[in-house]
Amino acid sequence: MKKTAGREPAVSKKISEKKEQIRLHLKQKGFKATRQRDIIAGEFLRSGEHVTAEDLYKNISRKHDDIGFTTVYRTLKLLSRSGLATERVFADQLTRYEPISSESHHDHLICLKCGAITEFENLKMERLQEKIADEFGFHIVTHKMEFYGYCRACR
Amino acid sequence: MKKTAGREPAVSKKISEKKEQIRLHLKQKGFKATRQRDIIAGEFLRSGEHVTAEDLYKNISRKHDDIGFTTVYRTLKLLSRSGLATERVFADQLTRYEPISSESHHDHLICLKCGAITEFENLKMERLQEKIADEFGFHIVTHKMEFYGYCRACR
DNA sequence: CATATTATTGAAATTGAATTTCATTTTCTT
DNA sequence: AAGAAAATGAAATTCAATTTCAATAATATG
Ligand SMILES: [Mn+2]
Ligand SMILES: [Mn+2]
Ligand SMILES: [Zn+2]
Ligand SMILES: [Zn+2]
Repeated sequence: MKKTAGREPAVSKKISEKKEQIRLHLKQKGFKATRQRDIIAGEFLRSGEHVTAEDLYKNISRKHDDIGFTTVYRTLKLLSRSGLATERVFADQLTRYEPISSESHHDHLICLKCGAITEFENLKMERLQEKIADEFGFHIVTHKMEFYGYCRACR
Repeated sequence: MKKTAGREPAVSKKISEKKEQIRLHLKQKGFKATRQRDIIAGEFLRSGEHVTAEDLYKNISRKHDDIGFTTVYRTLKLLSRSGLATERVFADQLTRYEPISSESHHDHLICLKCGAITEFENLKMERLQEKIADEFGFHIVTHKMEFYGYCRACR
């Protein structure tokens, strides 16, 4: 008995909402809804975060050996353009994607030993950044802040 | 009359000190002092900051068409290993090098329109970063912080 | 439902920066 | 001066990212 009786878990709900958002974006831009896009978006939205196109491709191709890397790659780009994913490049220079969650902005702590990526959000920090930029007459559009070091488990 | 009579300007002094530092590093590691390394290091140390290997190669090859790109590339790596340069990768994903100045650490404001790179240092920020990391039991080794937006001239 | 139109797919090719290879040259040591 | 070891530079290689293109699938229209 694997099927969930009664109401769906919160995660599934969010995923269907997001899939709806993709469909809207596609229709609006004159693009098409395809089986591949559905599968890829579904797997991505439910996947662990910070995946590379390669990562996701490997996961998906286990079950769907007819879906090619290029389509996974292009779908991740599409999700980014649709406002459902962000591209991130950390020190290893690989492009990673993460679903955009309602909890908008966050930055990252990256462990040099185990590779764990921890997310954080700090309002004081964001304010201080604005203040610094102001001093230079600089208007911030985006920022990148990453800490590299050793996580609790690794140090 | 281009030659400076009397004492040398501060910049030149620093450069000769740095060149001495390279020579020490080379000898210590059993490496050799070459004409190319001398020219490349000299040009780099006196160059504008945040240059790519390609940038520096183009500058140098105007006067020295016998110095190849590979050697420029390798010398920048060598300078980095010797503690005289740092590698930086901004949003365009190109590896840039900057001389390490006595004023150690700084972060960057990068203009999305004109590409200007402004440096800043903020002690309060650094302290806050440590504080945030502490909350996660994380020990910071390095960090990356960049603001992307519009500089005073461009906005 | 058939067909036309247009976008999508996926394998393969291309790009471009970074890095390595290797034959030749240069430096440094005896 | 001769030998040992490292450096040089052109060319080759790597590898993720991106593009190309012929075949296929999705939608719109009648
Ligand atoms: Mn994240
Ligand atoms: Mn700098
Ligand atoms: Zn760790
Ligand atoms: Zn500007």
